[in-house]
Amino acid sequence: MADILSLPRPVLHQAVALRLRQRIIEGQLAPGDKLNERALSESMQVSRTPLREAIKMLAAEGLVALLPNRGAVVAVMSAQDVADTFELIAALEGQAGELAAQRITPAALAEVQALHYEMLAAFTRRDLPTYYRLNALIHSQINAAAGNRVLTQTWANINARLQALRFRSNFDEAKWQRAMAEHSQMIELLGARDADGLRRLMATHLLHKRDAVLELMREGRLEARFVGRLDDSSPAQHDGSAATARKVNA
Amino acid sequence: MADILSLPRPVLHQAVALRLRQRIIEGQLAPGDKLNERALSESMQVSRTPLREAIKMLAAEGLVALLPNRGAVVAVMSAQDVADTFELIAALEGQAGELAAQRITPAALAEVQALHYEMLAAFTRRDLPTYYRLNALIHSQINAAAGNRVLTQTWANINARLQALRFRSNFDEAKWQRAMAEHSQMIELLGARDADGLRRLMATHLLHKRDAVLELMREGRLEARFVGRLDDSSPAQHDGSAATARKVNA
DNA sequence: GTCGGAAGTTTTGCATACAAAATTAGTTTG
DNA sequence: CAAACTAATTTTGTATGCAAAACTTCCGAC
Repeated sequence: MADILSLPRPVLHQAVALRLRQRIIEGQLAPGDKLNERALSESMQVSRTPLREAIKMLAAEGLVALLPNRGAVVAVMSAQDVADTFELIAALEGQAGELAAQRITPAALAEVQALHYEMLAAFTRRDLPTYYRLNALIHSQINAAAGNRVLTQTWANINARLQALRFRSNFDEAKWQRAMAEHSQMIELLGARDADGLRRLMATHLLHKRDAVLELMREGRLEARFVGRLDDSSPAQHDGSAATARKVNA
Repeated sequence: MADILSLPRPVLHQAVALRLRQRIIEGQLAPGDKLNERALSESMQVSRTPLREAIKMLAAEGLVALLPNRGAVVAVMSAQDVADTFELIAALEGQAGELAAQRITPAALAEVQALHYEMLAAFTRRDLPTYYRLNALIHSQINAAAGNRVLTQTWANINARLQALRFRSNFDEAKWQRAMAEHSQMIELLGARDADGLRRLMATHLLHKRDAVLELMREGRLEARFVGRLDDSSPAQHDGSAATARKVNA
């Protein structure tokens, strides 16, 4: 009963995991960065024990990779990893779209539509930060409207792996227009409760995003380094240039 | 180069995580069981530190739930959780089926077909354990044939949450026959490389499994206790009967 | 000058120690 | 006898200590 205001001990390892997760998603800790335990624990004012527990959780989430006897680094995704991850998210959002079209409440639908118009405004102003924020919000709300908490949780988890990437990615005008058009169609299908149509559209929408990001990666306009896979045993070959882990003092 | 036989330190926390994961999947640690750190660390001959790190990983995987200041318990899934999880797996396997139909190599296809005939044999003998083993193998190989490691990894992760359940579930004859028929159709569509058809079939196949399991749960023929969600903040109401955490001495 | 190797340093991984919280037991009181 | 308060015990959460592995640095040999 005394649950109100009774969180003086937010359990250190959870708080640390949260902060680390945010730092990774926001790009303060970039892919390939080494997670030095002593430095991080000092900067966060905690001992290494809860820090290490937090790192293990992030590793299970796929955000960091554990190198046996060599600590942890922020996960680095190869082009293949990025492609695979977008392919998976396309499936997840497709499913979310199908379910949302069937299950969304009128109120939630109205809210998504409102956000869509806000996004149209941001697009018209070519206000990229606002556009991104609203884009993420809309996708998130559609996922929530699917009414499947396991799906939502999984989607958020996988999505986090890409957020560090997308944070810096910039569409060219043509791709941006197409994305915006797809969004308009999404809202239409959602309003019409066309489950199958929305599934298909959301999947292709995500695959288009995949192509856009991969193109940016190929052009080197994303700071993605090409090293081993998340959970692969082999460290994999890297191109020998920018792949070495950078030190970070945070 | 000296990688051969150079694994005398398999990193304790990973080994512990592996063992715990197996115990949970195999049902030796049942949903709701409390994970007593001292007891487990003694039975596994390790200190509490790597054990706790392993538990944190399993928590991130959704196999155990962390109760602040009260340790960890094997995750307990409500009927809603089970339904949601199957719905998600249906989407994942649907996607895997679509991709596998496009990408599977002739050799892998032949192997899956061979396994299918073995499964038919087991079905004809009503040899349930063998049937289950082959069923899992076939689904696993189709997932692998999709050629998307992130999808495969995610599928395996989510699937693990249900394995403890399915381990004990028993189809009635009619449902078993339908499942077998669906499998035959799967192999056909896979051989015909009908991507869209296989996607649809695998999704419905999984949804049928969902219904079967939910029915068993309702009949109480599965030892599923109805407590809170995996990662929910609220402990949720339980029916007050068998929901209390059992002690476990490993 | 480069390659190789040995000593020193840093860093990780695990075990132990200690404090706070929760659980249990025991006792008292109504 | 039940409820409730309190003391004892257990259990979790965090910090610290120590050994092994990895990384650096420096020196010498070729």
